[in-house]
Amino acid sequence: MLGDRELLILQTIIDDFITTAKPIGSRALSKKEGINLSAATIRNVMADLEEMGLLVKTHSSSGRVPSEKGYRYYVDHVISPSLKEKELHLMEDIIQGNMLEMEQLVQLSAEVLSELTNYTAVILGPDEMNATLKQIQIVRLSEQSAVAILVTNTGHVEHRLFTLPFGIEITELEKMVNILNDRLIGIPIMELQYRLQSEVYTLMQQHLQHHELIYDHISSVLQYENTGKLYVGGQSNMMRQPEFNDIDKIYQFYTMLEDEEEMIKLLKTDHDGLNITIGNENKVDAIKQFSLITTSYKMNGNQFGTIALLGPTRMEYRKVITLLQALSTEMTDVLFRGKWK
Amino acid sequence: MLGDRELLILQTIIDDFITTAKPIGSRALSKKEGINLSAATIRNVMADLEEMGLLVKTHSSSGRVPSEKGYRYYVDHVISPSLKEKELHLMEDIIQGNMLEMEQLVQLSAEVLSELTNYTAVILGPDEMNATLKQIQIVRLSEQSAVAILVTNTGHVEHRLFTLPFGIEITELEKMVNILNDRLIGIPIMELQYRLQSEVYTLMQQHLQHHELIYDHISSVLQYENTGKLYVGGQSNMMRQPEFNDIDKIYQFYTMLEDEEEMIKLLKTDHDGLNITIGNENKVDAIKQFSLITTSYKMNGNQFGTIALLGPTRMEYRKVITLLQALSTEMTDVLFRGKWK
DNA sequence: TATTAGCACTCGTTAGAGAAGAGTGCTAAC
DNA sequence: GTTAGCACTCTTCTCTAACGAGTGCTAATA
Repeated sequence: MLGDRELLILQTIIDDFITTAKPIGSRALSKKEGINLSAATIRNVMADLEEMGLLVKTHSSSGRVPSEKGYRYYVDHVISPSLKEKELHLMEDIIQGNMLEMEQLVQLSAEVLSELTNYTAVILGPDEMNATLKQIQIVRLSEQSAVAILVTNTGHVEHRLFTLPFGIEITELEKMVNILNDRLIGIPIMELQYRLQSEVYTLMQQHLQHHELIYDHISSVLQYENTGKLYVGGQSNMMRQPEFNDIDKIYQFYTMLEDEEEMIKLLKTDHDGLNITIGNENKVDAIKQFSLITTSYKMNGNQFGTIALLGPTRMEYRKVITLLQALSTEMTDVLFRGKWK
Repeated sequence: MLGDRELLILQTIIDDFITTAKPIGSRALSKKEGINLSAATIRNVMADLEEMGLLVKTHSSSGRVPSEKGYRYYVDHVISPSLKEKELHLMEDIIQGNMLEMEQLVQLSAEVLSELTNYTAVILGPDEMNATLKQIQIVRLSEQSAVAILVTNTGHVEHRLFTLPFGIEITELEKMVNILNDRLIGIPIMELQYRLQSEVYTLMQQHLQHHELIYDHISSVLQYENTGKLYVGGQSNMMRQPEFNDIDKIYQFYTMLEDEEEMIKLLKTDHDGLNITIGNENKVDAIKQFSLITTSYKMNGNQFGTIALLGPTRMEYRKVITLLQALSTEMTDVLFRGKWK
């Protein structure tokens, strides 16, 4: 455990580094408000902190910079959430102020979050793993084309275009929709295809003329991607960070963001609450230079979505944590209690 | 008009610069295949071309670099589409090979295009200005919430969540849907709201108990954003271009891409065919350092979408033009003829 | 005993000076 | 009309020196 003085020095160094991104030396530190120690004393303390692995030097005679372990200590022991009333209210107003579709809400949230923090926000839409089918409908567009529409109990709508077998009758389409609705409503989305195969197929055989032609189409319509969708806000913010003044780093960052699958894997979670990973604590190579802060929001039906913020390890943890927590409850509020009950 | 020799020199310089991004001098040029002139002669020709404004020097004793006017001349008079069979077939296979939703098709196209060119592809989805309503449906989710689904004649599906007035009956909802379908099918999407107000409202008053409560909700459901959606592929490609080795330039580029409205304005077009704007020919400041090549695709119902490719002025025009034209017909083919008839 | 002042030393950054190299324009010869 | 030769220009690279911010250590101080 650190003493008061060591804590003060550590905190001051990190706070300073978070805003300036430059190493700070003992002399500069001694002049800071709230610190009434000479440079030499500070040097001793700094040496101690370095020995503990909380600070590092960029070279043998440079000022100190927080290590990842330092940030970890800072996050775990030093900071107490600072409620910046203004920003919180701003966010609340924006999120609550609009009557929004889930998708728009999530996109908007990502933008607001990145705007307020100057980092990059990534939000993973809720996966619909546990959603069940509410209704299936088919709208015929022309002689040979129709669009199938699935609605889940969560209000999610999925639609898919498909071609119709030549010469199929309207009545037959209707029959099929009836069969599907009769048998599939209430079934979890994930199981639809299986159910179609095991239960509905024989029914179709009995009642439909063109069943073999239709079956494949319907089957592909019911294929459901179970992954949530990604919403990104403020990608370009990362370029304003001095540690990413290097094209290669930026390039890596963007190619990582472009790899949706990888990102989804990274963000997917089923546990509540805030989570912070700093630099190399991350298991995925691509973000070992970043800090990732995630939290989740919940919708009715127990589906989780993830809100994440990506920034340099030198992050304004204090502010970011408050904002993320607030956004999490905010979103859960709107999605869960708001219009869903 | 340029003479044969001048044309050859210009073409060679531009071709070289397109691949290397470095100025080329007379001596290096004289050694190139197909050029049997001494360095001195080439210098004379180069001086002439510079006087005409087709070439520029980066400094007084540097090699020459094509000017924007030079590219313009090159595009207009020099290049003839080169059919790279391999790439074209590859693209064809990918686009035609999958049975896709319009949205997926467009996203995939953007990715393929950027992949094949190493530039950034931007595709503007068709605006649904002229689409008409095919069907409207309401699916009740719970006591107080429902989702409204609009299907257009083009197969586009729009859905919106809304809250239900307290205590409303199923039968009443059904009645309303019937009224809406009866009165609004076939009406252009853009007019829906107006029609609702002018025609349907009185009907609702006559037949529905809760009409005043429902009206507002329905009205907001029918609010339709008429702008197409943006699909971007290969954003990070731009960073691989040597002229964008500067964080500031990259930053500008990305903030521009993030500004959807501006991009849509930039890309929106209602005219057929290929269009090339080079550097400062562009009216929008943000892309004065780029070349923009656009073409359009068509869907049934005469809606246009735009396919665009953003790259440095030093662009592989030849290849890019062929690919874009091919993709344009490809997409029109799939969307128009394929399953839509 | 804890703190501080002093000092030698380290290392990154910056500026300047050459040297090298690629390229040009011009002139004169072919 | 084409080409070889040459002086000149400008960028780029490398090397060096000076500077300064910061450190660790030692000795003096409260």
